[in-house]
Amino acid sequence: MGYEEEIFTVLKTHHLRLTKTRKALIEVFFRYEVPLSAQDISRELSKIQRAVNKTTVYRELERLREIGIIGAVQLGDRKQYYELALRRHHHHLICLRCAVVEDIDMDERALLGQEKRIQGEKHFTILRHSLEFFGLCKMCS
Amino acid sequence: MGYEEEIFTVLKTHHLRLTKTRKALIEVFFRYEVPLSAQDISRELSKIQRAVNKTTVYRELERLREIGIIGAVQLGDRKQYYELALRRHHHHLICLRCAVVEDIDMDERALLGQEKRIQGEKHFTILRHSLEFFGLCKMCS
DNA sequence: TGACAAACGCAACTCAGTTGCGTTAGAGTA
DNA sequence: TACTCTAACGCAACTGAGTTGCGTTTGTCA
Repeated sequence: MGYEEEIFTVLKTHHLRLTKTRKALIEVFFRYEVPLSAQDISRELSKIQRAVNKTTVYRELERLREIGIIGAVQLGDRKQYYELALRRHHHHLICLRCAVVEDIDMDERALLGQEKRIQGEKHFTILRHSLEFFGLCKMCS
Repeated sequence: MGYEEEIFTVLKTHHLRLTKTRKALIEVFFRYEVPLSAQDISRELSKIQRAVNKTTVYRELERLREIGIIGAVQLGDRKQYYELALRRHHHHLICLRCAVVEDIDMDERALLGQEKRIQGEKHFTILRHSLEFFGLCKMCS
């Protein structure tokens, strides 16, 4: 079963309908590998003649986040970004000059060890972490 | 030379005046160890009978950030938070239920090693990173 | 194919932060 | 101490991201 089929199964188990808008919105996430804002989604849907109201975009993003299809990412500006959650856990490089975002994979064994230590010492249950690197990309530095 | 004197020296080298508002605002950061939003600052200044216009708060926070006295922190909501930059580099535990924020120190040697590797592989100059842990605090879990 | 709830659009709103512009007040100089 | 220059400040109006209420449309299942 491919990713798309898997997602449509998840939708069904949450009693979410397979509307054209929802399908098109999820497909936008498959077409782009970088985190997308509500504005990005709106723009892309308009491009393919499937323009939707911004309320719908915000509500849909929140619903898809709730059931775990997409995850929220902060990239240092005032917008909320989202990306497919089923992708391998990764982090981001964000260029402070041109704002380009690149994914990076990391060996997280040391980080997970630290999490374990913190949970014990602080009695804090860590559910997730966010790790972003800010600096200058190849072109801007 | 104590921290406060050091800051006032930094202000002088940037030709920034030592107004009552600026002094009071910086003192708020010294009184609280947690990251503060513009609203937090406004509220605290009002409490001590030094209420200032919100435009002034935003402009002042940006100026202090520019000259490196405070640093910006994202805590997962729509607000921008700031904390004294001269404090030892640290990270945050953020409770997803009650929103309490706690500082944590970490052994970052492994993380710095990864940064070095990324810089080499991706030709990206890393200037800073942000690492936040989200979960449930002692009281909420 | 009818009914019911999910999905949707629209307009008005909230909230954090910004801009333009005129006034006030530190701080160096005479 | 008074003068001057400009940083600092306040106010009102604005922007941009995201939210809410409510009425209408549309999938889905019996």
